[in-house]
Amino acid sequence: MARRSDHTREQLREMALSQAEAVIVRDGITALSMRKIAKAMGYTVGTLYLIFPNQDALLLAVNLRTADALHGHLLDAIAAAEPQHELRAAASAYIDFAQANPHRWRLVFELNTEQPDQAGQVQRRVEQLFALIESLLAARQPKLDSAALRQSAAALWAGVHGMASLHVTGKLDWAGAEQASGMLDALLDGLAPADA
Amino acid sequence: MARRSDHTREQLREMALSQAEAVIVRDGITALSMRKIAKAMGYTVGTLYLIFPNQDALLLAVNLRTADALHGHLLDAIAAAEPQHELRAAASAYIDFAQANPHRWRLVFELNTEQPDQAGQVQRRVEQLFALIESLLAARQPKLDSAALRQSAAALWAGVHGMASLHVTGKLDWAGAEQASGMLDALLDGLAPADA
DNA sequence: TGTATAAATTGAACGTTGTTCATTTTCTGA
DNA sequence: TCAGAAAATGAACAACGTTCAATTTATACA
Repeated sequence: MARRSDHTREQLREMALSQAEAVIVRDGITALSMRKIAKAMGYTVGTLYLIFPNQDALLLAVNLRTADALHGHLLDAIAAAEPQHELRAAASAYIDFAQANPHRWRLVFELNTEQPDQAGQVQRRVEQLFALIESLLAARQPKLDSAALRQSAAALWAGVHGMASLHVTGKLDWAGAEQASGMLDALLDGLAPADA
Repeated sequence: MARRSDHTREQLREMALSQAEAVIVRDGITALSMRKIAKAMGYTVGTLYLIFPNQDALLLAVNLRTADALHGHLLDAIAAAEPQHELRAAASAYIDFAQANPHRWRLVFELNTEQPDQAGQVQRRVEQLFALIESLLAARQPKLDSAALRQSAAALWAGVHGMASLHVTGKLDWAGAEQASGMLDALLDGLAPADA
């Protein structure tokens, strides 16, 4: 074995992350192991530790990619929406993403780690998401001062996130799209009425 | 060793659960192990498996107690509040509980298990929480029909839960009680105005 | 009181996990 | 060609959840 230049470090990293994602998507985090990832890459465990200092760092890297994908999903949805429906589109996209990628999405919010540097990167992306919601709300409600805006945006985001979270963990079911839609309407009508 | 009647099965169960809770409260779920629980009880691993079929069932039992404690905490808060502030008191108590018991609270919503019977019991308690919110909202907004009520209650609960969840996982910080209070106000004013 | 039977408890054993690192294999450049 | 560096391996370790034959203790009957 041991072909020194079969893959660059960057390629190994990419392979590790995508194989980890594949396992997580298919069977969830509990089914993931360092050995399984290495095997799927065609390498041995030891090699994984040349790329990532530990499993935590690997999962954090997976989370960075998930957070970026979520962010991109929101941007796409916003771009495709008419101006007056941007906020609604973003909220809907957030829930869609969670529903479509439950295991990866949960990992972003449920992984608790002790490595401040990498965790900070995830944190920064989450803050970007929040800033995005806040800017959409600001555009819709120019009268609000910045403190009120932050509070409304936080309440709004918490609501959307809570729906996604409760649904994905099986704590709040809804039957059919129109029920989810109704919940979102209630939230958005209450917190971001169209004309304010 | 092996004193047959040192403790009844029920006592053993109680000891196991409270020791498990103690570990979870102190160091989180990742620090918990069956051997550690057994040691804290003054018994051996094997004994734990006479009481619980597996770790999952034990954690589910811990979650049942946590859910009951949360429910009780809400009832207390509601009982202590004036009628027009009951909903607000319940929401605040929900967040308080999560903040005061982060590890136990997270376990309730993050544990994913494969044993439908016990999981159903947790589910039932979560539904009780939801019904409680819904009844408070119904009292405040008698005009709403039942479909609109369900949607508003779901949006409201999702919002409160989302605040608690994001805060406890370090994704949404707030400095000082008045900021949390402002977020809650935004949510409640929007979804459950006092006079409707 | 003595003893057989049942109940309670143990702890060694198994497979799997994350992690480490001495050893081996492969490449490179002089 | 071959010595040194780089890359990759896989055995080893401690800890995990789980099982279950073996041991210890209590009970019931003579």
